[in-house]
Amino acid sequence: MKNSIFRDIVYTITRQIPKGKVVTYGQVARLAGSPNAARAVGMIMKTNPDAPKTPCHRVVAANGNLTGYSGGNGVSTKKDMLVSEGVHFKGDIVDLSVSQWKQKVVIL
DNA sequence: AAAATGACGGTGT
DNA sequence: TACACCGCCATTT
Repeated sequence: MKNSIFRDIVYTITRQIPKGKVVTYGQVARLAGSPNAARAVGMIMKTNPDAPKTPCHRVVAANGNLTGYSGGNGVSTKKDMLVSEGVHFKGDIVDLSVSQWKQKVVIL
């Protein structure tokens, strides 16, 4: 495994997500410096070596739909975790209008 | 070094 | 509103 700056940034950002809030892959990608690297972010989450250290379950699709997650019962467990943290849901979709984490881009 | 993959996003139909 | 297609980026094989 190489130490890619991008990965480090993505993990760092993900780690900064407050409890009860969520961010979209695109948002993380944008914060990481590449607004169109949503896919890359997804893969990075999948390969995430800091599972318990990085709340990857707080990262959802742009429309609020839960995707991926390899653990427990998949998205079911992910949703359960988010609800447990106080994230608002609309059926199986996250209510981004209320629970999307707003964070400004921080340039190092 | 090149090609394939993927937990996305946006637009078109 | 639902489904399909293309484009994007970084990682992995």
